[in-house]
Amino acid sequence: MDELDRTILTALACDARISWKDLAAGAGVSSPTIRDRVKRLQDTGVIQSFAVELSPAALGYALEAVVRFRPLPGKRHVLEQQIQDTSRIVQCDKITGEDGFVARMLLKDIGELDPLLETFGRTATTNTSIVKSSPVRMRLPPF
Amino acid sequence: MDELDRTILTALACDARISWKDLAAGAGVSSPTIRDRVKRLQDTGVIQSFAVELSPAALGYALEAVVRFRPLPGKRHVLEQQIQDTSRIVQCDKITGEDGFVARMLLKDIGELDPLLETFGRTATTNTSIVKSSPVRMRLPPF
DNA sequence: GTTGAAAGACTTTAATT
DNA sequence: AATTAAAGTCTTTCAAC
Repeated sequence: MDELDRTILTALACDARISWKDLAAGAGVSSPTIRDRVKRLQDTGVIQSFAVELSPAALGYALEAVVRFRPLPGKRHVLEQQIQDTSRIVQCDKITGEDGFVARMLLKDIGELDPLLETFGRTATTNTSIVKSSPVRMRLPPF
Repeated sequence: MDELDRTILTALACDARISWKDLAAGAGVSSPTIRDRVKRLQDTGVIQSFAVELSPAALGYALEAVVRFRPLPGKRHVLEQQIQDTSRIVQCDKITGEDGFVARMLLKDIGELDPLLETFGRTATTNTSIVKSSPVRMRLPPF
């Protein structure tokens, strides 16, 4: 990880589909160099993937909720599976503490909340917060 | 949003740098069609960006924490600003309920936790959980 | 809205420093 | 590890359906 790698990652963070040629021009090196560096960043695992970011709102998900799940006795594994099988849950971490899982859930409207939570009624108790805004809407690790 | 759009988004979700030509071959249409559809998905806001996903671990961040922040009286705005200014916080939502913010924080090691939290000592009380695993490590909204 | 074909642009390879 | 140049491949434009 040198200055050139950081320049490359910065450019890719803005537009992951930028051409090697444009990236090369911006960084002041040749395109084969860019290509080699990117390949190396992928091989070393720094770059995990080139992803597309979709807008939940544009797809009709007007609301996001943060839900903490506390598994009922003996239901820890079942809960984890059910969370993975719930496509409206787009992110979930297993965490230390009383609550076993914290998840991000997408909703078309507030009327969807209760039915969705009730599907977890036999596996967990839940604590739900509605997302009012996202002061930091996903950024890259410092590099 | 028809079947072709969904095919395109699915392919881009796997590899956002796939060529229009390969995408076209997979979808059974021509490359200009793919190009037009992607442009339209961007113009309508469904595609927010083409992003690169980095591995926190590969960059030396061995730990992730989920931190809930409860602002001290009158410190709500200051807290929000401080959160945005903290580069180790890579995601943060302002939520309903007693805790005003929930954030994801990157740490090189556990020794970094206390010093980092103490920088918030005058603006908020905090409740921290360590991420043990990520059953759902970020996926796209259903489409 | 989609296609095919041609011109132009980009990527990749391989030889070189 | 980086560069140049050439061959190969992809993208874009545009006339046509």
